[in-house]
Amino acid sequence: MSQTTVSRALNGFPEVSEKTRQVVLEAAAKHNYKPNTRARRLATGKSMTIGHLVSVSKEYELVNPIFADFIAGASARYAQSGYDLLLSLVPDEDEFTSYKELAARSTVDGVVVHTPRVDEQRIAQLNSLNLPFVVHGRSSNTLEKYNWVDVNNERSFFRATQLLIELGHTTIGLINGIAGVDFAVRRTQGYLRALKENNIELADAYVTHSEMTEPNGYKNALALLDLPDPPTAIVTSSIIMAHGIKRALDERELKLGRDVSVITHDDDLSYFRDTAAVPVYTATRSSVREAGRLSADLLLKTIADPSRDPEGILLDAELILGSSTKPPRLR
Amino acid sequence: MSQTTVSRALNGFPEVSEKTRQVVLEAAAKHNYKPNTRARRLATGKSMTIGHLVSVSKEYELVNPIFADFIAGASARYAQSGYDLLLSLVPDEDEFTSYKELAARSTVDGVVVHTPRVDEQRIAQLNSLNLPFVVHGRSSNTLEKYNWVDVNNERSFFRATQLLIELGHTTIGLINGIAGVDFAVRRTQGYLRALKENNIELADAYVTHSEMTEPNGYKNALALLDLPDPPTAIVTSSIIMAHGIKRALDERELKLGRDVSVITHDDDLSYFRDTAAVPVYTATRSSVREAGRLSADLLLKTIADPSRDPEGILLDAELILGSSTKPPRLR
DNA sequence: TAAATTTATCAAAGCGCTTTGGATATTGTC
DNA sequence: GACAATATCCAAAGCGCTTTGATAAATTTA
Repeated sequence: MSQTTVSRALNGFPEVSEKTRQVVLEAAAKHNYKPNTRARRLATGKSMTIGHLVSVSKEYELVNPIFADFIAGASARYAQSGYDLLLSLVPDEDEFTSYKELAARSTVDGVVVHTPRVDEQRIAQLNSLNLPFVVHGRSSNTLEKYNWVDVNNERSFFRATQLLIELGHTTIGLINGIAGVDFAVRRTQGYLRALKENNIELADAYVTHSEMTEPNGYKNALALLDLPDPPTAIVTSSIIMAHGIKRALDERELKLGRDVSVITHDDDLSYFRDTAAVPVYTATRSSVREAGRLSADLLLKTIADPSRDPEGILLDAELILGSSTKPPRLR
Repeated sequence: MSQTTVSRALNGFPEVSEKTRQVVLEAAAKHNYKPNTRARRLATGKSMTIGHLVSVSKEYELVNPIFADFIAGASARYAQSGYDLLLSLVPDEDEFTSYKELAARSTVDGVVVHTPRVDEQRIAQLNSLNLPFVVHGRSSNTLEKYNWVDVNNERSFFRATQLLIELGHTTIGLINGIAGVDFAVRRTQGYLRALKENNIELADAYVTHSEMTEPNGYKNALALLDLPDPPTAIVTSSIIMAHGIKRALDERELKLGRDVSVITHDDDLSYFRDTAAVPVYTATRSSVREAGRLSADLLLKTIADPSRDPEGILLDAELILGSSTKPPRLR
């Protein structure tokens, strides 16, 4: 039996009779024959691989824990379509070089861009490389067309802040992610818009930017509590920071909700799921795993049809009422 | 100029003169020429890829957050050696099928096995596949030879429990990872040995097993606190669970340290680093990122020399004194 | 029944590299 | 200056598949 027939039988082409296909399949199963990935990829000209380049800040050496869940969402889709997932952690300054190299070597058929900045260079660069990609998040200052999946950050944080104001809070802090990253900027914008619409003016010190770690949540919360007029409510960008904030409140013997209200963005991380009937935290919730799934779908569609017009998918975070928000205590 | 010369110049073979090598390198740089990955892999017979198959429990659908840091450690080493990292999240029951397929298709040159169980089937199976691998953790009930990198779990938890006993605690709970997973079993053994050596007998109810999430830490802590004779100290397997335990204590208006002592295992996760001069938690600490690095090194060595005898690397967790442990309060 | 289609199979080319086994040019030795 | 040794380069084979174009067999049509 010829190679051709075997190949066609295994790959489901119609030019082979059902009878011979069965024979081939049985023989393949019997000898545990699977076409060699490398040869197959060379012959087809496809790598059947999606690249996820996660930038690791040299300074902090930390890996954003939301990747685990994002990738869990994406990975399932890739597997369904026969794609592999290539994960590469690169020092952030090298990131574009890495894309260029992946493209030149054609190691991957597409990439997902994580954590875009407000003025993200990679988008234009990737467009010029002609490598299909999807951005998880958006980049405010670009005119490029590109695929993206994002949460409505501005609106979510506007609503969160608005809720606190409606409860009677007028001194509200924001403990945000690092400055310049697009989602953080949009969240600040939403927060500021709510303040402005309610004629509240607050000093810059009420907004902090840092990597979203527990220690930073703690540290920044202490800084806010040390202000001459400490906030009665805090909005934050991550449930991990929220835990740090909680620790700061404990240390000052302040009670979450009663003394200081907190609203957090909640990515619905699998190991931090706020599952109680009344959630612990009032939160703007949007599943990052779902975002992973959607990004994967969009990327696979783009790879299948490269002439496809770029698409943006905007997810709306739910505002979930928990027990961490109450009217401010009278002083 | 011939293909041969170019290939040799680019790959640093000595059969080419420095002069021509320069010419080739310049020309390559000028045209951004990089050898095609797929062709290269077919020609060399190596995939230059390491597979990490992370099993995702169907029931819980959760991704162990320590992977992010483990992989961060490993990834840097792979990159140095020119290897890619293939990440695949597979439903746990399919895991061996996945290895078999990777081997048959020779998609990867080696794999890392995560979260082995006490009686881990995959080890014998991988040995029979002749695919180089390293286990992150160990498997107690196997006679197979294999590469592994593990923390001294038994000893760490023995020491942690011993410390609590020395402080005067006699009723000590253990909030552990899921039953049957090797590290959890060893930790329970260490805990039980310390109790036994000090002639302390406790009912089975003082040990709980579950996925290491914040909600589970909370839930299991409440269960312990609801026992007729609630523990005055708790040992736990994860800093994420420790946060859940803390929440349970808050709810019962118990103070961490003063009312209930807690020792946690601390993987030194980058977003949960306990950096204070006096750490918040007394902990058995061992960097999972370092484990990732060591695993990668070991795997790369094994790939380079497959006849190499399997090696085990045992890391000793430090016992870090923090402020979450104090002598028990008098009742 | 012969010619025209359709179906089932195959031989060979090609994917873009690395590597083997020369061939040629250069240098060194007596 | 003749020969050996070495340095430099190259043509061609091969990696294990998919795919193209052709052929043979089976079926249909006239």
